[in-house]
Amino acid sequence: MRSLPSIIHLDMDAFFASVEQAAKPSLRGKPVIVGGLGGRGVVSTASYEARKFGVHSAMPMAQARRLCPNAAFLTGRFEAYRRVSDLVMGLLRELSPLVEPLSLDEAFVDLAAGPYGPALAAASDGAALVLALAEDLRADIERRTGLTASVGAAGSKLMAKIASEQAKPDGLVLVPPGRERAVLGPMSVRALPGVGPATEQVLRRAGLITVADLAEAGEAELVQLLGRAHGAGVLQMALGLDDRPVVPDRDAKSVSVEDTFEVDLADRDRILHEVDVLAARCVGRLRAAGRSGRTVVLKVRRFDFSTLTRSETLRGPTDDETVITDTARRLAAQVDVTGGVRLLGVGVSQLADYTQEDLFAQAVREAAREQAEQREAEPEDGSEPGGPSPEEQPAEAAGASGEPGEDAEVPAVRRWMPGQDVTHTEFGPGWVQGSGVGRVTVRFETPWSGPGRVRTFLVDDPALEPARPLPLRQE
DNA sequence: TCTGGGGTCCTAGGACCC
DNA sequence: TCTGGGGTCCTAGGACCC
Repeated sequence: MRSLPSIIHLDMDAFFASVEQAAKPSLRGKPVIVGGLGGRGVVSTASYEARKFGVHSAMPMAQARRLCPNAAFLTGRFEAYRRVSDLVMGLLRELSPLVEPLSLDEAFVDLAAGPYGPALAAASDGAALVLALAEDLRADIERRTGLTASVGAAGSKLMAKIASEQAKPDGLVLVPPGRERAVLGPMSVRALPGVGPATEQVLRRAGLITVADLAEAGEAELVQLLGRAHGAGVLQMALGLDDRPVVPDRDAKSVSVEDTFEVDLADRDRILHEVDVLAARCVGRLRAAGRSGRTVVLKVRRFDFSTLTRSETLRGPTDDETVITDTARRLAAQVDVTGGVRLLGVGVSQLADYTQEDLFAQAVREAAREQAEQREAEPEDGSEPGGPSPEEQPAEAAGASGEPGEDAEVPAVRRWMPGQDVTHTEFGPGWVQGSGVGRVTVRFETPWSGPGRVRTFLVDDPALEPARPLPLRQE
């Protein structure tokens, strides 16, 4: 906690939906819902126009369609969101090297550590300077992206985050240091980060409804109700106490991929095949990040939504596809899948920092070489061979077995997803509005055009191609 | 046509070790 | 021949966040 409100929390308003409205002029001012479009999809982000109908994040898409049938339902375009995010994070880094992103659309910034730090320390009215910087930032973001952001400023991360929530949408709220408990007191316990539905219920049963109730409860009571770490943490927050620093560049601790299937999987071979596919994707992401991992985790969600995980820790970290795939398959073989599986996931944790050379595979080779040397050089006694013994290894780590026979080249029917970027040789850039019965409907417009016209094509029209997202502002 | 995907942190029990 | 104690690692599950 500090005496100056020099920590800010920035949160883009309805981020994914707002990017879509900025990119697609015909959707501005209209309800837009971004998320999974399949039968089992959920809402990722709803525009404020859609929220008026009761649509919100994490709601099943089917329910959103019932509540707001006239909305535009779009698949996520993460490349576009990442671009905008990079631009916004770049603006934040002009204010301080201490920028801690929490997601594509959220970050903390420690202004005291940046170029305005000295002016802030010297100012007679520091809060006024923070407000001015934050308003400039919001204006910059709007000018460069066309999107609005909300900002909270305070003397701690906790209060900055709570302030930005209060500022939404398109606002700025500053909590003066010293006012923390007064601001928090009347709020629901749910306002505190880390207090979700389960914790709220536990607290409610104990008669604790507001943050002020928590502040008056003893640490003993909260620890009793919530456990050591959580109980103590919740009390500190309720008292407005928080001195966590803003930490940039946090390394990921795990990498995982998962898929929910349109129809539950019942066939063992099919399940193992999907595990292979997921493991390959997981390894791809692991390698792209220049990491390797030691613990392989398989996740299974069954037909009844019960979820279980099985994990195995290897003797050393690896990024070898064969090792990770075989481990995931072994784990999959242990789980009961009668009744069907709706989701499978493969993840890797206990990450290490190397990339090209697989130290694990290397260790296997070294152990083999040492043993060979020992056999040659008449050993004095039969003790410790230094490295892990080969028969203990989960799999042959070195040498790719080479994927045999990928599916033959069947000219697949192209899948056009609503929201997807496309370009047409004659009509130029546009986006897929919908498709069905062999046709695809495209609206031809760009972020800097007016609302565009709609045209319909055959799904396999060679003049139509998928495209990269366009920037929101013309260079 | 209920309930995504990618993460983080915490807890608790058993194994193992000194 | 009543069952120690503490630390660390592994595994599984759960709450929570965006």
